[in-house]
Amino acid sequence: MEEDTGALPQKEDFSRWYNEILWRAEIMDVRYPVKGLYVWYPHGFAIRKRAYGILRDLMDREHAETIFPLLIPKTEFMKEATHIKGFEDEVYWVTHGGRNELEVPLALRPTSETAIYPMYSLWIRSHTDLPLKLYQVVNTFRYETKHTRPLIRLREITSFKEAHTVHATREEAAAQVEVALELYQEFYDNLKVPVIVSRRPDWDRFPGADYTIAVDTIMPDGKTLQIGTVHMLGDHFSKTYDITYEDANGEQQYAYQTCYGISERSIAAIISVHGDDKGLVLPPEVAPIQVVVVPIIVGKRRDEVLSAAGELKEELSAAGFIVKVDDRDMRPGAKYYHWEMRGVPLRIEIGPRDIDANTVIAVTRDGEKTKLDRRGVVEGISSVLAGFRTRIRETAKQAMAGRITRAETLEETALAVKDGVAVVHWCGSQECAEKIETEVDASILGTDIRSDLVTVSDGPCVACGGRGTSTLVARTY
RNA sequence: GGGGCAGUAGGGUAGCCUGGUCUAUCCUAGAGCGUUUGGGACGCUUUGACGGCAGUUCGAAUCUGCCCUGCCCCA
Repeated sequence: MEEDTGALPQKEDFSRWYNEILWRAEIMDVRYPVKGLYVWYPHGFAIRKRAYGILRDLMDREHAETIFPLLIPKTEFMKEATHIKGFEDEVYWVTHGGRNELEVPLALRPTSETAIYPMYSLWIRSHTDLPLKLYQVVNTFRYETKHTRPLIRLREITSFKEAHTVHATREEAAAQVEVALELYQEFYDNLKVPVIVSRRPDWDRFPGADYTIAVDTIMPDGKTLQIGTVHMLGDHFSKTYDITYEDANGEQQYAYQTCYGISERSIAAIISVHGDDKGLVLPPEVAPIQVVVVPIIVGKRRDEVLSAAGELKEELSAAGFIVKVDDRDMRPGAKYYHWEMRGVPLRIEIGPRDIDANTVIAVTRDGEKTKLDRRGVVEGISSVLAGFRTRIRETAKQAMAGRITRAETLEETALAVKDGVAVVHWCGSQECAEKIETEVDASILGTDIRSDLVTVSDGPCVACGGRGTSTLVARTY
């Protein structure tokens, strides 16, 4: 009777599942009439708001938040040659103001280095101005020519959190890269999204960076999703934009920089990693509603049940939970399905039988049902939610572990990347990389792998047999 | 970048080839009223669409062209 119950496509059919859950769970409306631009439904936006609240709190520990302009003059944009090469094919240009053609065309930022660094050049004069660590959460535009996908490949990224730091020395900048990676891992730990960190191969660096270290997760179809990047910029940009400072000896020195970003792909990861056949599964940390109270209304005792639900809500709200009483005129079952689709971590049922027994029924989104004593509800719910948190983290981690496979040969690699990530030995040469990529129909993700699910080692390169080190190979989004 | 398929009410479809009674249909769509409520209630009433622009024609959801949007496959 599935067709009559409004079920989602099975999650195994990931592409269909993903497209459908976006509107069924009210995350995004994809019907906006411009390719690659989508509209956040309030529920999706509320999840985003909570997730970015966590991210902001992390960043605020040692960064200051700011906002730079959306438009970048072509004259600034074109200064850094490598950077331009990386982006020139996907920049939107504003060429007119009203009916007049602009003397200097303006780029819609695809990322903000070229907007921020000319200002950094003005702001930084002395070593006492350093380190400088700023971030902003903004929209950015990229004229994507490949297949666009909501939250994953967008022409307008609406939630780009980008940080830009400036340091006196290369060592300090390199240390900042590590700090950023730790912040990002902490962020994803809060979301209960397991990640693998690795260093991108040279040809996959951020345009203008010395090196790029990326954070990836593995989607249910086995493809990886890059959900965070950290770039060591060295002194490339400081030389281009003349970001110099006077050191303690009175000498002018070029500064060293890093930048790092996270986008709404983080939301795609939450949805995809935790969701199931019934809909979203949200960690309490990001759930816009953490507890939904469903009053079981039976004719005569209607008012009694409703007021008991109201009192429960008051008590839980006072304890810090985000609670909603669903008193709509619907069957309880319909409400259960409704909130399950939207990912609410915990449902409380309260009806006449519970009132008489002085209990409530608590059901977590992953299906654990507990009868709680009405008197210690706050403690009861806290512990039920703690269990839920641990389980979804562990479930997600196990799922990821199951999709990482060691491979010794190209054949094994080709097989492994069909439903996950292969860990192979690779010698580091571009020639072998191309061979691997074409033969297994996947990409080299990176080396210097950091993950407690992967043991790094040396061994013969899968392509040439030469000396190689552990490398991730996967199909990617 | 190349190829294919598609777009009809909030969602899902039929109709299109063969232009005309087409007022199409279904729903976990909306509105209203009533009875209901411990896993997707029921009855009655009702609302609502042919992706856009141009063309062919007496007449276009249907034919032609271009565009937009979406999905799938290949590089």
